[in-house]
Amino acid sequence: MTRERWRSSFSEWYNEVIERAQILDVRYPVKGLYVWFPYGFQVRKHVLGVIRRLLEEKGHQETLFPLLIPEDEFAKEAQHIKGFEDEVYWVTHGGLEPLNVKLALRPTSETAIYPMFKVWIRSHSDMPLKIYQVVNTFRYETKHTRPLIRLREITTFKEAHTAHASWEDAEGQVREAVGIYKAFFDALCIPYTVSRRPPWDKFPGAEYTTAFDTLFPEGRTLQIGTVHNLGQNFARTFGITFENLKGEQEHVYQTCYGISDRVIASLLVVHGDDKGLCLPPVAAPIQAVIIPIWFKGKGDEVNQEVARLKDELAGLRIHVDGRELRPGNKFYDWELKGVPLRIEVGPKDIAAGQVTVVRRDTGEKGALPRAGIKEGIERLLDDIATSLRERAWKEMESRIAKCANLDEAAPILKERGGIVRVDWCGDEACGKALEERLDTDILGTIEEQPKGLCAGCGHEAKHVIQLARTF
RNA sequence: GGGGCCGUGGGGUAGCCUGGUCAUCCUCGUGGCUUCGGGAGUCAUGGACCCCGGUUCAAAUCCGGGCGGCCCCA
Repeated sequence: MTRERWRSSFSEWYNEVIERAQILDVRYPVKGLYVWFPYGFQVRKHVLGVIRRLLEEKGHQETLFPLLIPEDEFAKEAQHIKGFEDEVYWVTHGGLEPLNVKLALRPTSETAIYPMFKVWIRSHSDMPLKIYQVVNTFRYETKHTRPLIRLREITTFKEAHTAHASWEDAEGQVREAVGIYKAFFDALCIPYTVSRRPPWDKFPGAEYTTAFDTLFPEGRTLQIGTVHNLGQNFARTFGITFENLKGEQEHVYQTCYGISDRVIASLLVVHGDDKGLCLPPVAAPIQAVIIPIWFKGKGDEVNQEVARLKDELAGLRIHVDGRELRPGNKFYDWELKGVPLRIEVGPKDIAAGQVTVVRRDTGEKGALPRAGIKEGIERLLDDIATSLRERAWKEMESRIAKCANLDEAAPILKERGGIVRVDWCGDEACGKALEERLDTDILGTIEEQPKGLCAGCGHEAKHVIQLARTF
């Protein structure tokens, strides 16, 4: 499978595929807002199915909070509002009447949820409290908007919010959340790196932020998930207290973590090629498409066989393409849409007691015996998922480099892109100077121990950081 | 934050500089005949100048603004 255009003309590839594969209609007449096509919406549904299952296995309960947040609640946390004030949409009128209290369209829901936490939480036995919701959020982006990547309406924001009786419990929750997200991205076969964001880039109001990034073909990274330890910051602001074991009132310890439409963008991008999408079976609206090959006088025979086959494959997401088109036309169509497996049924297959199968990821064509067909298809789908995961990880890892100094790092970041790791002292001024000099971003620190001196200033290094140009 | 380019049937485009015929071509939709193991052929038919204002006898074309899209630099 060739990846020429995918690699060298990413923007073009992305815009074209997202529309032609029927993921989003980009023609909606407001900047930064897009329409989900039914096919794209199915992908979204399956992706959400995975994260819902993972969260609920770990005791998270789904809720739904209002879209509108009154200005006084929104403005309570100083850091938080400062981080968002430039990009909030405000509802200022009800009909023709100006509102007494303006209402913000949530850019995220902390300030909608935490006033209710104050009411809900009374004692240590109310905790841990672990909820999540999947909602749309709004941000007035002034820069370039891009479907699924930089939106004014984020249509898919899964945010989880938890409250705990101790700092240690909140730390444990952060570890659990990181584990959930790893399992989530693994299920979607999306490679990732985990960094602790530098203090100047953490979530406004958080103690610290741990973030997941993946790598796009043109060499920039995309943030696809974040986990924040909020400490007691919001609890103090919103007065969320509980009675602890000693009978005293204490502020709760909170975490929150989110993923968005960007996960779906990565899903489409990291597995794509010049023919279009290649969806991992877990997220594919159609896991295998059956193409009947009609020959003169054999149409009925083929149709009957296809119907029997579909019945036997019940439980898998199967689509029979019965359109009056040439088979080749259908092949191209389903390849564009990323269906992981194609099954062809023609007179020769029927005579031989088999079906012809073609993998989307490799283009490899083969035959499966008609007997035990369901197990055969399931095994193939598993193979496809495994090889997609391996290919994507290999692609990303081949573009991660460790550099001893900035002279080494600069040309790599400039020409090839990708992720560069260097040792760093931990000083903010040094970090920002480093970002400036390389025209890049510090993704954050990783768990590895530094071996040399700081690449920025030559002082003793305390961390290893990852650098990349970001979306 | 700064600069540039663009908007024509559902999609992609020509025409715009130099205003004037039924607005070009490809794709697509619909109905028919024929065909089907990698984008078939054929006949018929359908569909467009982003919005508002200005200049003019006359605007897709020139001017101003709005909305929308794309690219580059910091």
